[in-house]
Amino acid sequence: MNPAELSASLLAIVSAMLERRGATQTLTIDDVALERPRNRDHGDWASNIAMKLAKPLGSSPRDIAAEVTAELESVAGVASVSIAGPGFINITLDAAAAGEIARTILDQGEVYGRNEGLAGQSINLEFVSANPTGPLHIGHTRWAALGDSLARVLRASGATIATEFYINDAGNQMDNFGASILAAARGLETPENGYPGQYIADLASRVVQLEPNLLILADDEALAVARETGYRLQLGEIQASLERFNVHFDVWFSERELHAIDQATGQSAIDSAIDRLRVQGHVFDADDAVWVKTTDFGDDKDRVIRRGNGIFTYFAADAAYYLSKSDRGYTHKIYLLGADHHGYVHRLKALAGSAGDDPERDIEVLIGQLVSINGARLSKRAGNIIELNDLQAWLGTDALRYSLGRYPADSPLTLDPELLQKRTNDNPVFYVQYAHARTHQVARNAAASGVTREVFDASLLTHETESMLLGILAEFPRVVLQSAELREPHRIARYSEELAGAYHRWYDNCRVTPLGEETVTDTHRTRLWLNDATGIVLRNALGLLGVSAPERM
RNA sequence: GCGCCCGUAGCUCAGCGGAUAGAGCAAUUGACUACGGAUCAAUAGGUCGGGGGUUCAAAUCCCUCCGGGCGCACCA
Repeated sequence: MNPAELSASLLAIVSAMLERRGATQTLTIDDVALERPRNRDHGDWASNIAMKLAKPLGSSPRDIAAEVTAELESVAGVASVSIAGPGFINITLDAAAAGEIARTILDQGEVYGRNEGLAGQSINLEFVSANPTGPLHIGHTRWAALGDSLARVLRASGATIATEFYINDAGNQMDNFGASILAAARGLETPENGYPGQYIADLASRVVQLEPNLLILADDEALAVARETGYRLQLGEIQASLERFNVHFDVWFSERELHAIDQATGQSAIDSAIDRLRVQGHVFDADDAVWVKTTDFGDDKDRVIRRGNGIFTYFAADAAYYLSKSDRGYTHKIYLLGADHHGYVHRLKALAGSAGDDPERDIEVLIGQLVSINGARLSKRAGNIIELNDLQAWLGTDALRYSLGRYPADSPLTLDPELLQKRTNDNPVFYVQYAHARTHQVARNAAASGVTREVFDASLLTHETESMLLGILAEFPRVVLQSAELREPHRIARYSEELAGAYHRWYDNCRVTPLGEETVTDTHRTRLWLNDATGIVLRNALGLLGVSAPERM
């Protein structure tokens, strides 16, 4: 008996009651979703359906609850039902029914937690998308951790998903980047609007090594070589950093593709994007420029897409890029952006609308708050920019991914770099990983003591800490789906901490291996199932966060 | 000025309109000749920024004020 099955039983009972009372409304499984009561004395699962139906049915919540309770009590696996407070229906399962989840988990293994809640959706998830003109810093790192975990959670919920990194490799900043490298190679000062920093000097020497001619080429040619070679090297650095961080992108999309002229049509993707928006009736000409009427979709002013001098704005590439995603078959386009880009939300939504898509359904822009260091915002001037590579060296991938992944994106995050460098155990990731390692230690000890899994009798799992642990294990698939639906992968981290805590408390109270001369009983054997099931769920949860699950620490 | 996000324990932060608001860290006190003490048990710590409103029920939804972050380009 898992919560989904119990919900289904409850739904049938409540629906029948509605029919008896002649009510016209119908309920879905979501209306009867069960929650785990905060207080253990309230049972294993609780429903607030009686209170929700009180008004439409015109009777008191407790009366409705009583009617439902009478039938719930006869459901197989339900030990007792009680009504509490304003009308909560509290359900306690018998131990055997509750314990079945351990068998289910061992049967399903690494698949346990996956669900089909988002089946049929084809999602493009874009995140990080840093300029290839410098290393990734802590801000990018947060989106990398969250975006990658979100992708895993969406995939686990049945969605087809592609993660995508948009490379801003067109435009002025690439020339500034190239000029900075060239100046460094020539031993000159950083040019105006150039990029400062040691990494430019490092890139310059690598470029010179690869292209020894650089220093004798004419300016134009040298600039191109510095820019292109530097670009290739820097992008390689970014890709390597992300791979080390366990973050994978399915598509690396170059902005240059959008500017490239198709030989057959004589048009670029941007040209045809503007044409397509124009056909939809959202493009107009004014003051020598070409505009998109984004105010039709909630923007506070219309946006220029092509300047009077014929040069496209950045917005034009955005338009072509959005259409590219649609053309490639993605029904949902999710953008994960930093708060410093939230001004783009309206115009991105307007693009979807202008293209004939539904701005509410087809495009989602998730805005993440910026990371601050000891309360100060990050800036080059303040000298407190921290690179992904440094963070990784201090903390390691697991601790870094976990500490960035356990907070919701819209929560402002303050980090203390001194604390990060200490690598202390106050990071909850160690608590969770230790719980996982402990499940394996227990399994090793069990094997050594002759405790096997040849018997599973769930009715023996009667200790208070066992029913608590079973309840949490049973919730995992729903937590995964909820994380996917709400786009909140941090829920997986919070869940794994709760599970680890319940496991540690169980471990303290219930032995898997017998003491001394005691004989092995079915209780020991059955507990080994529970132990192993917990290990599987911890590993699956950590996997969704891109964090390893060590068997020893 | 306008817009978006945030304000919860000393600190960092959880908390899909539900029961007595939680966790970790920090503090105090206990538990190893018992599967690994990277653990567990217990104590202490709160006007959920202030004020209105909706609701059987508000930290959660609405309005307003105060505080903080970030944006308001024919830049990328």
